[in-house]
Amino acid sequence: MRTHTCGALRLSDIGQTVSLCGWVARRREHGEKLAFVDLRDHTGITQCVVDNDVDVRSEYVVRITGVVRARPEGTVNSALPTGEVELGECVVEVLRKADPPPFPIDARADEVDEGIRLQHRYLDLRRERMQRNLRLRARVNSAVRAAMEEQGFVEVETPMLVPSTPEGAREFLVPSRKEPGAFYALPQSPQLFKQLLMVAGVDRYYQMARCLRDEDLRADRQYEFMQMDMEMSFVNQDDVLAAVSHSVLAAAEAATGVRPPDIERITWREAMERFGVDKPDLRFGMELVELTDVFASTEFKAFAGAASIKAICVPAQNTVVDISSFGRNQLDRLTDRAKKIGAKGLVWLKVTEDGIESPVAKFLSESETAEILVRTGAQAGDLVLIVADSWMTTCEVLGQLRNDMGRPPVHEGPYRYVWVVEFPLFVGVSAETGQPKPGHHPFTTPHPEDIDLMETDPMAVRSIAYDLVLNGWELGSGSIRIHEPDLQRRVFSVLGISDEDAAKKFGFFLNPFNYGAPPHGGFAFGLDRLVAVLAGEENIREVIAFPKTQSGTDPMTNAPVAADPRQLAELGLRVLPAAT
RNA sequence: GGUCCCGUGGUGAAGUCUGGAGUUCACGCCGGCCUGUCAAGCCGGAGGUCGCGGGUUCAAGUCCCGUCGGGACCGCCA
Repeated sequence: MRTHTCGALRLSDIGQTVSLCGWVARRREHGEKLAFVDLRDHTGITQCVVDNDVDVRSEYVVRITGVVRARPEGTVNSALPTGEVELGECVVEVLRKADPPPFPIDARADEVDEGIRLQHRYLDLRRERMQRNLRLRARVNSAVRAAMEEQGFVEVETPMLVPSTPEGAREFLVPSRKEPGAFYALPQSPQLFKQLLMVAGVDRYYQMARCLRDEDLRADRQYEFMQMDMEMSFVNQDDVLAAVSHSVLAAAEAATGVRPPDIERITWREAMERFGVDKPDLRFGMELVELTDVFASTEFKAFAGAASIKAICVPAQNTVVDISSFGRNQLDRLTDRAKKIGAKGLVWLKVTEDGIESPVAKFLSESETAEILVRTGAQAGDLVLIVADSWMTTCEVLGQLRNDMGRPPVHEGPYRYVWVVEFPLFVGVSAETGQPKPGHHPFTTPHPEDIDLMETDPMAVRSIAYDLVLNGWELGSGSIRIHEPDLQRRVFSVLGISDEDAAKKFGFFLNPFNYGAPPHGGFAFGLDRLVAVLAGEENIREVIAFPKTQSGTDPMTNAPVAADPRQLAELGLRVLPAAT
């Protein structure tokens, strides 16, 4: 039907008779004998000069046949790649009339209520921004696949109907028709299957895997999302990181045209010390500054005896917040924020030309104040925020404030990838059992140097678990798995899981290991998040063709909908009346 | 489960604090004019359950309570 796309024509095509197909983006009428019709498809826009009276309106689908000609002098549109030419002597065929769209099919729809965009997603996706995102995503997918294949990974598909597993995220359940009362679960990840593929000798597995988790939605979380899931045998951590890095960097290059440098690596401990979070955004400074020793023998009661005292310096030159406008009100609000995050309080110091201004200034000795300024490097106009608490709380509170005060928008600044390694094996304590909880999952290998601490000081044990972080977004995580039963038993023991419990909960998964499990490890990263950052989008919904709203509905299809009673009967289900 | 923000012709906003006739602006839509525009221009017109329900009041878009929808976040996401 068409000889060219709407973004294709250039001066070199002048004289050709061509046919274009697309949607009417805009029509500028100058009386019956002259109208400019901007024809749009996913490649761009071409101006067509129509000199007969044809009724074409916004979003009509048309085929226009005409002759490519140079635009008259002074009428070139430098904003369009096709702006030096136009289509003349146009014959217009209306392929399909269209109602006026509920919102403009251009950049103005960025301002339209997202519910309305989702209700008419097929129109929203017609827009240049969304087409760009869809196509960027496709390039990333393709590059990731190619990079994995190139490294000898074999794509294996795993089932969507799986048994429910005891640990982890809440699952979506699917009732069994043949066995009323029994349910499948939709996979929150292919974790078990990919490890069994290692037992099966697949050696290097990958999959673009759809994962489903029935947890509350966020800007970076949907019920269903895609992971590049991989697992490999006879490897150590370096092998896994290298394989994933290769894939992620190839994806980044495909998306942006620039191959990022090798991905740097920091330990979890260092990430917490310097940035106060386990997913640090390396695009900006404001790192946490150690002050504990400065106050070793302080008179200031709030600092005396604190396990950890740290500070961040918010520079006056700061694109995110304007410190100079900070009055008492904003500073009080910062303190409230710190308390909400878990600090007992927050000490602030405004640095001025002739010293400092702070409610606690009179409690600090001259040498203490001087040392604060030296260590933080604070200059006049800067704001210093200090927290004194347990090491963890101090880091976390300042890390959050650092992000609040300094984190640039996602589309700004360079891409800063970082591997965070040596995550703690255990994190926190289970409210039910009083035992430590697994940091990653219960099959993660403890760090060899720390294995002997497992029974005596479990919370100090590091693991061979790692996260990949990009500009403060957690892209994914992985670990070297335990393949050896004695070690697995020791970890279970710390978790408070007896041999009997383990057999009951994980038997179907662990018994196969007895037939010969190779040492193995793997990783999975979220495609949606990677694509969102590469696309400069704050929200993964912008890179998903048909996403759900925060409450888990789809305004276009109205999903979820009540089930037909006959369907329920067939499944042996009855819906309880809503509790009142 | 919780905190906060938003809901006003098809779209985006102002009006809400401080109650007084559905008032205003821009885009879109319909009609007319218009031969070089390009998010064309000019003239005219249509289009509303101010999310929904209840309350206070002589009077509610505006105040109060509830509810629904959208968004950001906490919890949750091994």
